[in-house]
Amino acid sequence: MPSTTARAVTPIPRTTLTESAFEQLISYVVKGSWKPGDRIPPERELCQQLGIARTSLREALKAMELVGMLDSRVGDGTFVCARSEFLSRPLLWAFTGTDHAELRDIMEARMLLEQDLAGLAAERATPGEVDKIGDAVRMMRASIDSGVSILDADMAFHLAVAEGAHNEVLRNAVQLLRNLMRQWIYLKLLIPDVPAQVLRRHEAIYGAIRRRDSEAARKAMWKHLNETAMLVTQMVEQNSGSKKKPRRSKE
Amino acid sequence: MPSTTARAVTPIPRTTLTESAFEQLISYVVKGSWKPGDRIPPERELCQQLGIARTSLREALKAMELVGMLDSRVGDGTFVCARSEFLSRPLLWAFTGTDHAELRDIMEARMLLEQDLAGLAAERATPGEVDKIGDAVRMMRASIDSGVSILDADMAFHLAVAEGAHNEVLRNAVQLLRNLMRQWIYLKLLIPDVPAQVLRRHEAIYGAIRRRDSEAARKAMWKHLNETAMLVTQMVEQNSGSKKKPRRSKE
DNA sequence: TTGACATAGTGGTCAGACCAATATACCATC
DNA sequence: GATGGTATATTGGTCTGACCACTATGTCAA
Repeated sequence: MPSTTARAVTPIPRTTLTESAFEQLISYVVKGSWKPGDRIPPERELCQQLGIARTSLREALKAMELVGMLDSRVGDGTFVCARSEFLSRPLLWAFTGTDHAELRDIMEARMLLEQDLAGLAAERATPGEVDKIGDAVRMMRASIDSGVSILDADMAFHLAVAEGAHNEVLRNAVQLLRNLMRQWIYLKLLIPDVPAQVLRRHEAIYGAIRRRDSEAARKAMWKHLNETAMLVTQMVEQNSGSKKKPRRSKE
Repeated sequence: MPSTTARAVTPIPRTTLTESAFEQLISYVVKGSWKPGDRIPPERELCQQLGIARTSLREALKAMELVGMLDSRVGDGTFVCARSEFLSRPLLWAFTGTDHAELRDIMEARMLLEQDLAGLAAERATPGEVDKIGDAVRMMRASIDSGVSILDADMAFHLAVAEGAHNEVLRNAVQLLRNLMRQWIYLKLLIPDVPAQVLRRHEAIYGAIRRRDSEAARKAMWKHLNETAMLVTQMVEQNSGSKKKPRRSKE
């Protein structure tokens, strides 16, 4: 695009009806108008409400379904999924298994974001929210004692910390990153001794948050997720038998 | 679902043509048959190859487009995106799906992310990348001296820092956040004396990165963006004349 | 060289028809 | 009351064909 000598001009944005519908429908989900478990209006009704053809609407709905936000059932309707389902479809995290640099970037991004969230939670969480973090810790202890998977308790803990940070944008972002890593998190928690270690890390994070010690919360969360990253890296390498590639400094 | 007394039965999996097509097309991308920049076959041809109706294919293609894997251009064709784009769209949902406290959350998220990026750039940027950051600082000095907008130089600086951090996920995320704030950044830079101040802040960040002082880079970036957040908050309040709302502690 | 015009190709949108699956209601039989 | 069968309405799934909107490319005239 040649530069003009006068005033710079900006391209006119193009969009499609499908994309507009997609964005509008997503905002219903993310903003909470449509809650997990809700049944959204039938296609024939929704396309009239939106003033577009049913085909265009289906394109948007199908996209939302394929990324895990919606679940459509013939004869019944279309339902909103839990947030933990978004982006957690096996197909989508096929990427994280094939490009190790990408997986590392995701893990690192998650470490940085969750560290920030832990620090903010220590500063901002209400007493009720701190209790909720504690509940998740106790839930994990109970899960370990009764021999069931700690996956749900793990999710609940991280979510409660993110809630306590009072930043919707970061909370949503880190949730998506977690969802992308869902397979790896699941596999990690199957390793003997890992659940007990995870519990200890969560206890340390919870303790720092309760004491309102932001820096300690950050450090504890970083330590926890760094261990996760190392375990996942090992799993990935065992999976692919590939050589360890230098990560930093492109030169 | 009542349990049977005999042998447990498993549900018969249901699928749709759209989902099958989605899976097959994604595997072309994942496995590298379709590389970034490649133009995939036209819809009318591809639907024949797959043996499905064009509408069903479009649903799959649209989904891939909306998660950032494909880019379709009317009259031209549909192209495979760079890998680094794949997470951009989903992150955008996280960033834009929130309501009234949105701008503040976005600004804070940006501060936290860019702080992290500055710290990482100090550790990881190649000499060439450090030079590029310096170029952006010199570009801004030249823009101020010749009285033109520093918008481009501002963008170039932040982008160069993000590049030096070597984390694609965070780089994408911060680009998206900057885009969301584009209007406010533009208005901020119109305020007298702000460009000179921005230049000083950029110089401090650049200096810290050049010295490889990660902590100083973080602090300098935080200071810079905190000032931005305050200016933008003032602008927002002047715009709306609204009362300042308590931000923290939901109780 | 530039501008105008025509054409072909590609994605975007729509409408309508029909199919497949499910939920629900009702009835008969044991 | 429980089970099975049938009918109906509803919902999502698929297909077809038509047409529109935009872009790339080629040709021709000034």
